[in-house]
Amino acid sequence: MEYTVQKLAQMAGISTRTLRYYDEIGILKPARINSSGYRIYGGKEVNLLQQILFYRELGMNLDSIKEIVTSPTFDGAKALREHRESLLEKRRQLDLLISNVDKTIATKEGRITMTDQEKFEGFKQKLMDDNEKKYGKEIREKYGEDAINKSNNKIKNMTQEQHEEITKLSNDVLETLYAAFQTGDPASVLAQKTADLHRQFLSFYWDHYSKEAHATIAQMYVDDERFTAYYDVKQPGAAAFLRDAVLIYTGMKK
Amino acid sequence: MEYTVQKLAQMAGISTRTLRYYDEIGILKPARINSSGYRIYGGKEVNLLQQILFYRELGMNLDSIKEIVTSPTFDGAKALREHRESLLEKRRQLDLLISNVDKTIATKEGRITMTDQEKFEGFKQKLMDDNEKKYGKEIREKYGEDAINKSNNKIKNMTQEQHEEITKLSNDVLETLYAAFQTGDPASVLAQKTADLHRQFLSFYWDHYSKEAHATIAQMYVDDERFTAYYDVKQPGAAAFLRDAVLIYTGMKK
DNA sequence: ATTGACCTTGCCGTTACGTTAATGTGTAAA
DNA sequence: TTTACACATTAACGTAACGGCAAGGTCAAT
Repeated sequence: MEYTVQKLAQMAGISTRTLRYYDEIGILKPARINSSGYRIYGGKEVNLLQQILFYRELGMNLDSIKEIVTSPTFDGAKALREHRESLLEKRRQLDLLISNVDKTIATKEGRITMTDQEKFEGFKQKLMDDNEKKYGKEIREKYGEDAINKSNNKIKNMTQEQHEEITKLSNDVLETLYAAFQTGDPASVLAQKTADLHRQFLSFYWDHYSKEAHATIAQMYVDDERFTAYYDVKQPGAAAFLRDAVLIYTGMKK
Repeated sequence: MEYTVQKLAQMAGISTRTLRYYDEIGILKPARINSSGYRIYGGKEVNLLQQILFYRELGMNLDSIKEIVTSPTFDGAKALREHRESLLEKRRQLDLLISNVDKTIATKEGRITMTDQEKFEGFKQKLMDDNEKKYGKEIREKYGEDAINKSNNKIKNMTQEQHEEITKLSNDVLETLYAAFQTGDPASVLAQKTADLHRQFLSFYWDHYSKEAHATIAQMYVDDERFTAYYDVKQPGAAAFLRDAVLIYTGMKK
């Protein structure tokens, strides 16, 4: 397949100016120039452009990208795996930011307080991540297993605390569910309280809460006999009632 | 609390130049200027800077940010909620990119083939998202519920498919677990296969898999009697065996 | 032959700062 | 009190990665 600037630009979702610029700085040269001076790109260039855009999306500057893709020892597969890692790291960074936003919203609602320091945690984490990338190996070689153990202990401790909260929450869900079931109305305040407790419960297992997923799980409680059994154990029909409450809670039904 | 440029910059993880620039373009003016001409920032400015950095992190240009934060009708809480939404969207975009990378790696390994078009899916989605943001409301007003219903059906269908896969997976986990249990060795190939199936199972519930979380859940299977009961129903000790297999699988134990 | 959608090479403009220079300020130690 | 040094200021030029012209050549169809 051969492409002119416009064809390739359109396909890649970039401007023709960008392609000319990439030619200019020598990061992506056309396969050939035709008799009228037009740039003609081939399949090889398509792949290279894809690589370039990958790295660009990462926020990598074109100079660095150039080094990578023009390197004689360029290992495409390895670069991709590294790229993938970076993307995952970027997502972790995003997650941190999101949790920071959540925290800030909670602060606005007066539920918690944040120090001036804490207000920038999400952003500073990024810097720390960069440091980790640069010096991580050195640090690990210096301090050995110490840091790793510390981190593991932290996870252990969190798990301990979380486990207690989870146990308490799951009991609360059941208790509230049975009480709400008596009202017979999944839109009742108590039923909605149940749905909210259930959301909190799920939030321990999910990295990210979404209404759709919540509604899906609630439906699954009715479809999957294992879950139905758990909620219906004391009160037949409780699972379906919880589903209805959650569907209303998530706005999937009214 | 009062801060000089350096203090604030350090706390926020930005340069003093940035703070002066933000003063210059009128996006963040210090609370006051002291007798020596030094910029002095207060708590109000700290909050504003936090907002600004939030939006900046989003890739929003400073002009737009300025409009938002200096608007007389500026609703901080609303802005934050919108910001949260944008972050979630950005994460979805990231996920698309990651799946694109995965696909490309698979292509390199010769497992699947991608057309030139497909190679840019991840990037073009971004453009479509931008269009959606710009024209989404208009489209929805024009085409009404149609699009929404389509989307909902998609979710429903996915749920249907997913449910079948989840059911199959959870059965596979149990079967493989009991077979592996006979070997008595949580490091055995079969036990590791079980752990991998379990990972796949969890991946349906989690947006993002992490080894730590996987190990934590496995430990919980032993700590929480409800889960223990589920795995031990046919084979006492199976939950503990699964935990050990997962701990090895995740590299938390050897 | 003309139209209109392509293509080309300049070249200046923009954003969000980095960097450097030249200079003043606050305070702790000699 | 002087010295040192980290801190502050404005001014101005540099940069990355293009966007957006202008001025002109090319190609296919009418």
